[in-house]
Amino acid sequence: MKKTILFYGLAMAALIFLLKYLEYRLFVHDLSTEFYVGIIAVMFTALGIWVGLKLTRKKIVMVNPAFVQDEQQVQRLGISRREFEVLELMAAGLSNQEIADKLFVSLNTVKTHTSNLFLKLEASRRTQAVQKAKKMKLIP
Amino acid sequence: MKKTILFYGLAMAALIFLLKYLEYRLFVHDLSTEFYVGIIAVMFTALGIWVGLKLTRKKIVMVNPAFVQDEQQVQRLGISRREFEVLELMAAGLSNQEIADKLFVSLNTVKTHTSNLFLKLEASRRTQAVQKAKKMKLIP
DNA sequence: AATCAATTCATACTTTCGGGTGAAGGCTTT
DNA sequence: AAAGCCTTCACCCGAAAGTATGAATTGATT
Repeated sequence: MKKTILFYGLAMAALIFLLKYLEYRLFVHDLSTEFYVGIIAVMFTALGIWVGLKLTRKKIVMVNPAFVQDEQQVQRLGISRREFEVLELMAAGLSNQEIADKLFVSLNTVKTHTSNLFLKLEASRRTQAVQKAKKMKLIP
Repeated sequence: MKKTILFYGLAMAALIFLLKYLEYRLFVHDLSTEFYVGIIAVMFTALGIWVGLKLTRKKIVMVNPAFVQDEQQVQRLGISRREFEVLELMAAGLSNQEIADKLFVSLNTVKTHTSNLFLKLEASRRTQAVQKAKKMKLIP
């Protein structure tokens, strides 16, 4: 930051020097006002661009890449709507009974869904199923 | 992009108009050259800054934030070295028996570790423990 | 040396999971 | 209407997971 200010100061000094020089030439050699103005405009535009870049150069923001569900994967694996709901709750750490309560279905129904999920995800444990589902971008 | 160019063009037109106006004032009211130059300099610096910002505005790079383990959390929860190993393997979807084989200890030992983990993570199931551990930045 | 935490293991018991099978009702497609 | 999928549910059984309690060993700390 200190360097930036120093550079800016030096650049300003150089510019003012240039301006004075041009001003001197203007009266001595009768350069046209348009030309003089043009030079100034170009110089200060360049200066502005430089400052603008300085201001935003290092703003590489760390952004969590938004999760995008791979819909195609879900379809490819033939995972149904209900099965997916169960998968989500499973990933949230709920037990089959809790899932059953949350979805207003019986424990047996949830078991059926989980069994089907394990087949489709080629898993044999819920932890594994969740881990695979995350790797496949099915869930965040 | 087209909009940017259009805006730039319009801004330029407005500036030239302003310049001509100022030029007119210069000769009519005898404004000092320094003042005139100053106005131009400020305007074009502003223009340059604006252009510079435009050029770099959208460089928000999507970077996967590297995982940094929250060592303090691990200590705060009083999770021991061995328990942490078990936690990692658990998160990888391994069963207690598989963890036992991998660490060359008995199944009962793994059960002890998992039980302690559940207490420390305030979980009652391995899926829940894994989910919480991830949220707490204990594991990736 | 005594203490403490960590690690290891055991036994016993309860709960949850997962696998297998079957089946009924609803909805869509052919 | 028949076939096919989804959803729902049931029952059984064995395996895995989780709970509780106790205990031996080791390494570090005091």
